[in-house]
Amino acid sequence: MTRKANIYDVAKLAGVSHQTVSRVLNNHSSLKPATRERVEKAIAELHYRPNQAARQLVTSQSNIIGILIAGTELFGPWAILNAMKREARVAGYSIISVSISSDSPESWHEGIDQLHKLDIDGVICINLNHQIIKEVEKSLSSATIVIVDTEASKKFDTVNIENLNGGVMATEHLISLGHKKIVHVTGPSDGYEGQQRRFGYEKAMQKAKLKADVIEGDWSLETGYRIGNEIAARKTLPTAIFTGNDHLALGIIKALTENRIRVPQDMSIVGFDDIPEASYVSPALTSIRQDFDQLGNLAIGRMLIQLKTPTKHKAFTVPAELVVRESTQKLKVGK
Amino acid sequence: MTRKANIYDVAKLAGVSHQTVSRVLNNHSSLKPATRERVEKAIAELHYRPNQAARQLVTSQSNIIGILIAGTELFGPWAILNAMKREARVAGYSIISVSISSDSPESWHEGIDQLHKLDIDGVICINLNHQIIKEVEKSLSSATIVIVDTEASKKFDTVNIENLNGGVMATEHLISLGHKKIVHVTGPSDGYEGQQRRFGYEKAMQKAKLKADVIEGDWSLETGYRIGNEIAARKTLPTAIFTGNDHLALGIIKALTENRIRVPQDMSIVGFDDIPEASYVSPALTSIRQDFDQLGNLAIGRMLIQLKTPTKHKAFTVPAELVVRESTQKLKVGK
DNA sequence: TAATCTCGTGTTAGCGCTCTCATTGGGAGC
DNA sequence: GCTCCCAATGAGAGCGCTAACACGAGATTA
Repeated sequence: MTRKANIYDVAKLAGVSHQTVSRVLNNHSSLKPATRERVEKAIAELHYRPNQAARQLVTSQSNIIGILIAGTELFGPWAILNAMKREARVAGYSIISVSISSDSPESWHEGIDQLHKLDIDGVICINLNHQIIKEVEKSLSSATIVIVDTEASKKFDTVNIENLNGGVMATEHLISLGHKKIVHVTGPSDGYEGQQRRFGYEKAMQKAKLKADVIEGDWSLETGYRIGNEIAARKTLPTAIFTGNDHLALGIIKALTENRIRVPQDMSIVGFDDIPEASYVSPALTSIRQDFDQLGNLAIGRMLIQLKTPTKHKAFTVPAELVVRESTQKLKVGK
Repeated sequence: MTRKANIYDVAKLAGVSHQTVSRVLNNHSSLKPATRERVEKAIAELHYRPNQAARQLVTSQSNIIGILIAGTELFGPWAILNAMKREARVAGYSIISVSISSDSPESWHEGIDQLHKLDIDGVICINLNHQIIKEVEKSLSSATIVIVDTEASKKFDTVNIENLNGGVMATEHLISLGHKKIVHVTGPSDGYEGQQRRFGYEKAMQKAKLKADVIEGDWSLETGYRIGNEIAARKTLPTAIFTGNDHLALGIIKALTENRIRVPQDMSIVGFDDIPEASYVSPALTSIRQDFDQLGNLAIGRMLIQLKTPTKHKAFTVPAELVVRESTQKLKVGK
């Protein structure tokens, strides 16, 4: 294992000063093309790679973007994360993602501390509540902050899926099929996304002069299953359900099926997220698709812009889309 | 935003030399308790945090473990990743994961380059082929390497799920239910895991003196669906299918159902992975469960050990487990 | 033609830390 | 009481890089 080449080795081989090499690395403007070429050749020959730590020490810039995220066990956050990684890499940034649990302040501190140590340039907060964001703001004061999946704020750039509108779309889809007794099963009550979807549902119901019927849930399959059984046990059944995410829908369908309530014949169901499995389960799930790629790209894009030249903070949204499959159908007359 | 405190500020406040502060930070042994206390008080007062970059520059130790992984879009790798992050954090290491695509050498280089820049202490290679690992070995020569989901090697520590045995278990389960015409749909042919599962299948079939019947696939739902249709079109149907992963199984079930072939009445199906959705689809999927947490912990554990005191390389395995649900049943006599 | 300005490059000084070596002031050993 | 040693601390160098300034040579201006 030979010693790694440094900037002086390159300089010597190319017959220039180390500073000229540095200029090549940071592609400075005033450089003779011939010199640049010579240096580049030397770099290639020595397999030289600039030492990030040294660079960081002098520029106090780490080229690392931290991501603080609640609940990576879920499809949504995880899809966003992947998109962000791709996008950041193109711009020469690395991503460190730290998942924390919203209900353990200790885990926040740990996560924030980890990012602090790495001297990250920016943090993207995904799906965090205000309290945590405040903490981030305080502890990572020198980092640029971008917020995803949280209420818009004047202090940061925010990027969101059209959660509310998605809720409206899902609900109106069911209404347009003739359903009147429509239940909504929410995500966790302390989350922004779930709240917005719920508001969307309520807005659409109100507009159609229908009575809202909300059951509080979370994002899990298990809870969906449990609630599905609860619904099946009702004296008068609803004819349609709109769930906060696809996992809830899957759990509910399972429970309903076990109770001999057929989907979609007896009950129409709309999910949210459009997970990859959605079109392969039986019945294939009608759902609201979120463009996680676009969301991730947008968030990283804003981060890069703010990192380069801080500008006025804005709120961005990414549209949602209704994907109709087999789990919803027209309400049979007489019901 | 005031200047961050450095080691000299602390030293001055505590009335000692910077070197003594450094000793406190690295809790050196020969230090008067009184001095240590004084320094610690100064650290607290100034909110001092050692600068990671400076440290790294001099020690050439980053406390970062890189993870190179093919295909994070899949449940398995992603679950492993999460487990690793948790485990590494406890030991004070950060994780940077880079996903690459096995069939694009350019993406390997990019990924490796990114890790190189960060001066990672170790790399964990998940689900990579030999060619890529060779490349990693060459380019990241100063990093400790641990291999996951790949053939055992004398040069590195390796950690694997019992893929072969899982394949045997799945197949024997079907055989024990009376099935004789059992098809195996594989994962991608260039992947180690898929190969092992296939070998397991072949081994079990051979032992039972049954004829192997293998269809090559990949890990995707779409491919499962396509192959499901192909199987449905056969003149004589098999009575059972063992698939390389759960997504394939889901796709196949969808196709079979559309062709009026009922699961499990007409066809028993066993998957592999036991994704969270497995017990919530209809019919609930019989599958081979992998303990991804254990796998991740083990890999990180080995990495930490090798990082601390390089020892002889060993191969480790994590057991797989058959989880029987609804998608398999006894072969009806007369078939 | 002298004064000024550019371009392309070299020189020097740190960034904040740890390493190595030097230094001091007692206590043990004789 | 003297050497010797060791525990406890300090001083200085240097990790690899970039920023700021310096400098010479040719081009441009007055």
